[in-house]
Formats: sequence, structure tokens, C-alpha cells
Amino acid sequence: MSQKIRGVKGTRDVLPIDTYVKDEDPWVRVGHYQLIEQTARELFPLYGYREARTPILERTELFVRGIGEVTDIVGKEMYTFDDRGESVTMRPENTASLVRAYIEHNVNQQEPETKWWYLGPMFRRERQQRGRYRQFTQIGVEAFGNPGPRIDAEQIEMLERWLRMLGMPFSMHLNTLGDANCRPRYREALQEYLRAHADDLCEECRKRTETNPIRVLDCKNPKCQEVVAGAPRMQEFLCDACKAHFAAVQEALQRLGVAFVIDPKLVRGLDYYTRTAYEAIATSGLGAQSTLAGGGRYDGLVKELGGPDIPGIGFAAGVERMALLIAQQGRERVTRPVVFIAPLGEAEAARADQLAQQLRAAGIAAEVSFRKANPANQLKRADALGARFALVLGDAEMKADRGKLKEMKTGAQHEVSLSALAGEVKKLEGSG
RNA sequence: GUGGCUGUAGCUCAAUGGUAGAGCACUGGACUGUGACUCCAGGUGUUGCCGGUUCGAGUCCGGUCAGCCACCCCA
Repeated sequence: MSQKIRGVKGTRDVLPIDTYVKDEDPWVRVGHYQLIEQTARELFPLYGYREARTPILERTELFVRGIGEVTDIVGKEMYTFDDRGESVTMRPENTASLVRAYIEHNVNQQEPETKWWYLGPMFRRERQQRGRYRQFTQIGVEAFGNPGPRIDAEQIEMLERWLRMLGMPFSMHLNTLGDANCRPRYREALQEYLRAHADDLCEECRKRTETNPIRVLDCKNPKCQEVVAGAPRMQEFLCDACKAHFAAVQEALQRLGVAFVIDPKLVRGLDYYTRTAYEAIATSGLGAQSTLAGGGRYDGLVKELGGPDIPGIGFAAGVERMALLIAQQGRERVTRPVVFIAPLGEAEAARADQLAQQLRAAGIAAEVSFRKANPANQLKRADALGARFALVLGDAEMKADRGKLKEMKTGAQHEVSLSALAGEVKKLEGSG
């Protein structure tokens, strides 16, 4: 045997069978992903969100301008390469791409207020750990063209509903980041305060004080947290408009019955966020990477990327993290045959193929045995596949055009007509 | 990018420096006309890879790769 080729570090295969073992955790299978995706596909359109798909490959410039040059994502985590003289990057997130598409196709001319949702792989070159991989899947939404605050609450409520439908253990955290008017003033005040306490900060935070002081707020270092406890708070610096917006979002959430906690330390990693910021954080089942979904308002982003002055708000959810929790609950979307047909000879095999074809045409999942084996082994196979019914097709059945449809669970055998098999199966399916 | 732990069969795991094992799963048979139970048989493998120490390395040492966990960052 020649050398095995292995998958790229930090990427995983998601198969319909068990693959990765995570100590006491159950294994993540494709059925767990499908449950999450299917729920989103059904729920989001109820709120007016329609699916949008953008390319995985974008010009590097898009992310540099959209996400921010000093962020870790752009600074050191992107898969960037030269495409014959042009620098391109595999998307590390999807918001910048959707904004690009919105601008490129002049969507604001047709329907300035539009709601999109997306699903797909993102790429960041990080060291992997529980709930964090180099290729990961995000499901997210963006609502363009409405400044809020009611749409903010609507979106947060949709996220909450989605996560609750999936049985996720989580709590919703809410904060405001201010806007172009008040954030700079806060930033300055915070910076001043942090400089005065530089001796008590970790090395990293001393750097952040100069590059991105707001990030110091969510540093996990206990000493930094002590300093942060006495730091000026965004709330005290909010301009009247931001204050009113924040209050209105909270009121709207209360009206909709959404539970949330105000979290002044909640800051979003990407530069483009303004005002409303929110995160759904898992309360159990995950390790250090417990943010299931993070979102916020980005009123300046569309303009920043060369488009009209259009506001927006969106969230992105990490499917791998959700899949871990889904797997822990044992909830899964499984596909199994309804009817398993086991022909005993050559002529029967030909008939079996046609019977399966007819069943499938009628919308019934059918599996036909391709191997020669005695009835006992065929039944064993039907059992392993989880088939609901098994049909052994032999000489007698061929002659009579009737067969015995065996219900695997109970062992009961139902005499059915072969030419009318699909109808017979549907009748039995309904009855039991 | 930094640190810690771990690498033996498809999976879960054993083997004092001295001949690679068990359970589960898988395939076939007992059973050309009915599965789950039972019995029998059978692949289960360059012990992650490379090197070193040794008469001898799955075991000790070094390196490397991968996985896991945490930092960082984020979904």
C-alpha cells in the first residue's frame, strides 16, 4: 500500500457514520449538521430572510477594508494567495462578501431594505481546539437598509427562537458599542484610563491599549479584569441617539419576551460594528469556545466599502459548536430505507430493481440488495440499514405477483400485491 | 504564534526492554424461504513517521507529524 493522503490540518470530514471521538462526547455526524441547517432554512424565511450565496474566494482587499487591518483575522489568520498577480483570499467570514454583493448589484436601487441569510464554509488559519477549526461552517443573516431598533430586536428574537428550537443551552448577551459620534470619545477616555493603569495590565493588554483599547475589556486575565472593573463604561459616553437606540432595543426585546443580559464587556472582534452588539453564549457543553453566535449592527460598513450610506445588522453562528451540542443531545436527522427488497435469484433481481424504481418514483425510500445471500442474511442486512419493511422476493412471489412485506420492528408480515407495491406500502406506512 | 497531554486493529483499550493481544464492529458459515439471541470461522496491524541508545524498542531518548485541551482570537 502506498502512503495514505490525509486531510489538511484543522479540517474535518463530516460523514453519515461515526468519525471523530471526543472523549465522553458522542460523535458528530452529518445528520447533526442537517438538523441545524434544515431548521434555519425553514425558520429564517418566516422572518423575510432569503438565501444569498457568494463565492468563497474574494479579493484580499475586501477583507482588509471590511474587517479591519489590525484585527487578528486579517493580520494573521487569512488564507491568502497570489492568483497570477492578484491577491485573493478564502473568506474568513461572510458579511464583507454580502456587503460587496449588495453594492456591486446596486441592490439599494431595487429594494434598499433587504434581508439575506447564508450558509457555508469559512476559513481561518488558527490553532484548532474544541469548537474551533480552520475550515468551519457559519450560518448567518444580514438585514440591510433599516437603522433599527425594532429590526434589531426582531433579529435577536429570531436567533433566540432558532437556538431554542434546537434545544441549545445558552444565554443572550447584549451591549451597545456606540457609533461614530460617541465611540471615539469613549475610546479616548478608556485609553487614558488604561495608560494610567498600564502597570497592572498584561503585556498583551498594554499593546491593546494603543492599538485597540476596547479589546482590553474582554481580556480573561484576572488582573486586567480588576483594572477593567474600574474603567469608564461605554454607557456613560453614549450620545443621546445611541442611548435611545439601546433603550429601544431592550424595550422591543422585552415586548417580544426575549430574555437577555446586559454585558458591558461584550465587544465584537471586528472593526465594523456599531451600536447593538449581541452574542448567544452556550451555558454548558462546550469548552473555552462557547460563543454560539455573535452579531451586531454595522451602520458604516456599506459606505466604507464604497457603497451608499446604508445601515445593516447581522449575526453569524458557528455550526460546528452547535453540532457538538446537538450530538450531546442525541438529536439527529437520519435517513434510512423504508423498504428493503431482497431478491433470491436472477429473475427476481431484475424485478427487484424495477420495484425499487417504482417505489422511489412514488417517493418511498427503497434499497435493493445487490448481493447473493440466503434470506436470513438479507434480513440481517435490512436490519442493519434500519429499514422499516423488508420484502423477500423469490420464485413463489414472482408467480403469484404477491409478496410478504415484513415489518422489521414487530415481525408482522403483510401480504401485498407486487404490481401495486407503492400503494400498499403507503397504506401500511400511514397505519403504523 | 505559545504551552500542556496523547498517538497500538475500523472503534474502545491491554502487553516488566524479550514472539502483538481482548472486547465491540465488520464479513462469511451453521440457516435457498425470514433479522435481533446463540455458536463457529475469518482480514483485523510497517505499534503515526524518522532517527538514536541497546544483543534486542510498542516500551527508553531526540526530532517530526497528527489529534486533543488551553492561551491568543473568535463562530
